[in-house]
Amino acid sequence: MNENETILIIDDEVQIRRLLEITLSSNGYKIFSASSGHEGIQKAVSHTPILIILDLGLPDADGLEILGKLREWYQKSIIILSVRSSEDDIVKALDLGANDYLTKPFRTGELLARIRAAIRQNQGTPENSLLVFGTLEVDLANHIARKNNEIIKLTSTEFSLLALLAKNEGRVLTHKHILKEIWGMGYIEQTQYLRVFVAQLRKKIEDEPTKPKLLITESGIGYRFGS
Amino acid sequence: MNENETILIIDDEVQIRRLLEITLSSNGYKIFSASSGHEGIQKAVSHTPILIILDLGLPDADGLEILGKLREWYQKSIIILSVRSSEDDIVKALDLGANDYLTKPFRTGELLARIRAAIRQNQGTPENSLLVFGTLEVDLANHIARKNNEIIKLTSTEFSLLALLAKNEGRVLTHKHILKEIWGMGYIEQTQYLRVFVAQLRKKIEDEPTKPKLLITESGIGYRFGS
DNA sequence: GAGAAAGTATAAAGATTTTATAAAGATGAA
DNA sequence: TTCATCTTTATAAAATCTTTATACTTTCTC
Repeated sequence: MNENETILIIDDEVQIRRLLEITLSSNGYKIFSASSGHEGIQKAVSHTPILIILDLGLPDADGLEILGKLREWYQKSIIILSVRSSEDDIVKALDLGANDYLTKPFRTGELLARIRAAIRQNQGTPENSLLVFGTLEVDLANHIARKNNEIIKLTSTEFSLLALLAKNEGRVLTHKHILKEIWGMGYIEQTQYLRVFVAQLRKKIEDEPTKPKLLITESGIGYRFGS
Repeated sequence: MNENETILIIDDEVQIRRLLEITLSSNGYKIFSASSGHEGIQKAVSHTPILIILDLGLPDADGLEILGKLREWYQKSIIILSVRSSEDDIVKALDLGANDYLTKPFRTGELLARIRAAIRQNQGTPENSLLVFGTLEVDLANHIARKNNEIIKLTSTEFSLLALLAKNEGRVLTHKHILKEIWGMGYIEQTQYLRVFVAQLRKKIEDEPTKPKLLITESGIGYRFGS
């Protein structure tokens, strides 16, 4: 019934993986699993699951870190499954973009219901880690941008700005919104920053930086990307 | 900061309502509350909250029933807050369309984080903010106007004016009203401004700017948009 | 309906604000 | 230190707003 509903499990405990694989499979989901954070990110990129179940206690990296990296591009539901039950952990995970948080040991029926609820919620969320605009490619998961198939050298701030704009293709983003997202609340008035970075970005991504086709100025408001 | 983020609390226990009202208010949400299921549904209709917190133990009806009725039309997040902690209750509620389920007693910080997570998820739910008038489209959310599917270049004032008129399709807006809305109180007498901007706008949105079909003059009164 | 008065449209010039860009100085990591 | 990046400053260019002038249209009065 749930033929193309792929779920990715990121957990280092074999028993948990087994249990989940069996339970979820028998409920019609297609399962992939990873035993470390980085394997998890790779599999998320390659299989684009409809939902990710993430354990916080991973061997190679902090689970919250992995969550943050996933959320840079992955917009569908992520359910945290963890032994940690402190309020602090829960709040941090939810604020980093987790959709739900369940503590181990968990009740199978509840997990399944929460999975159904989480999947139900992000219907119509098209997501992709690779955004393409003509000859420009923005690879969100790998933090890489290409122009005519060649990697463009971008600083991390430049990439964040490009990613933010690209993710919001066709939408006008105000100066304040961009400044808040990239630099944080304290920089909301630093419009000149933004201008400097926009100019630099245009030099790198536009065919004719003086006549931008991708990164469009909306005078008095902000900037808009593409179409 | 969350000025127009209205939350509805449906719970019959006064203490819980009080606690939630105080906690959520101080976090910047606007709160309405109801002590029975039917009152809750009424208030949900009249205030269209961004999120509903629903208790399952209500005096007049079963909470699950209320949940079902709400879900017939209410598409935003509903968080269940209940003393019932059986797996059966949780599964039923989630499958009836609840987004999250928290058992009493709850931790305030966790509730707040789950509220933030739930609200965050509805952000992708596109509001109906696309106004269409023949070949003209006004996309309020994305701050863009199109004519024959091509983006029209509008200054921010021009867009504000267009948006105001378009939102009030078929209604005559007086000069003073428009001036107050777009430029502010101090400009109420500057009727000539308005004429200049109306002319510019017509050049951009009308097929024949000299014979306007969309932006109609009501001589001596103001302007009217469409039909 | 003619003529006057009031209201409206539009172009264009001038003033102001906003934006683009280079480049110099500051910061911080290797 | 050196290098890459971030931050600040300065200034030219572009876009937008505001004002002015004039022609046109509607409404009102007789």
